[in-house]
Amino acid sequence: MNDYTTILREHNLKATPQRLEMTNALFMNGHVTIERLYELMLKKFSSISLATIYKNINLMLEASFIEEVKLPNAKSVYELTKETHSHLLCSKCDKVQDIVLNLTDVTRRASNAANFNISKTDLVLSGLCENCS
Amino acid sequence: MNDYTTILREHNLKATPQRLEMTNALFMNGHVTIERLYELMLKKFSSISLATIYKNINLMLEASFIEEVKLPNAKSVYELTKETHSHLLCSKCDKVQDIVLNLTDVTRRASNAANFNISKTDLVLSGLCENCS
DNA sequence: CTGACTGCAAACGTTTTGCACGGTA
DNA sequence: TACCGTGCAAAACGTTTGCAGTCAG
Repeated sequence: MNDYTTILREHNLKATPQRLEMTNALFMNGHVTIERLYELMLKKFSSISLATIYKNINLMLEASFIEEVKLPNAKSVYELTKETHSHLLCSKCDKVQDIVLNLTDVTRRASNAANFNISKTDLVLSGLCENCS
Repeated sequence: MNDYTTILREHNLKATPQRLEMTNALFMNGHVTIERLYELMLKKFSSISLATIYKNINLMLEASFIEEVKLPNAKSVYELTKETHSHLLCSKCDKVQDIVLNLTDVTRRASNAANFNISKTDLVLSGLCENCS
């Protein structure tokens, strides 16, 4: 019984082999589209259904076990929930990477300017990554 | 021949009544989903087709005449292109508002930390708006 | 007058649903 | 053993396409 088994159960999700492999695929690959996740899953479960993938993605989202990242001009990717962070998207190679940025100054300014009570920030910075520029 | 007629033509788009009304609806309503835009358009063009809406949205996006805003836990909204800005999303009433924020400090930090050449930022701040909090 | 645009219907890709079977706890 | 999860097939949904008729320039 590894870590993810426990975490899944804590979210009232049974630790099936399919779910453990989904979790593993997300852990190993970082940011994946549904399509890519399906391909990865097929390597281990040759008859897994897309419906199973979708059902589990939705359950894991509800449980806040994973998160969806909406990207400009690209399909959404999914990642395991971790420390709050922003994303860098390379517009050439499409790679997504995490970056921890302190946004307190920005949110404070926004909060003051608009009288808004901010609880969450979604930031995607697009451009060219180290390899592509 | 009003402003939008000229702007549409500058983007090689004919200024049809449908397009002028779409533009007007975006101008008057700020941030609208496809669904809402269709409803708004139906008031003026009772037999307009969703296909026309989609075709024009896509052409206007290509022409950078409008922009898509991807929101967390909500459908995308569309807006007329204007000065670079961020968005505030109220998680209670779902209203979206624009806010001009200086993000040079954040992008500089990200740029340095990850060796990334940043050309575009997409920021959505979620929380409670003035009325809802 | 001509090419671009519209509206309709059909096609398409993605996501969801219902159900019978199988597996976790 | 009881219930939850899986896989399959079908349905639902949002978006795109092809086409014939119409309109803007």
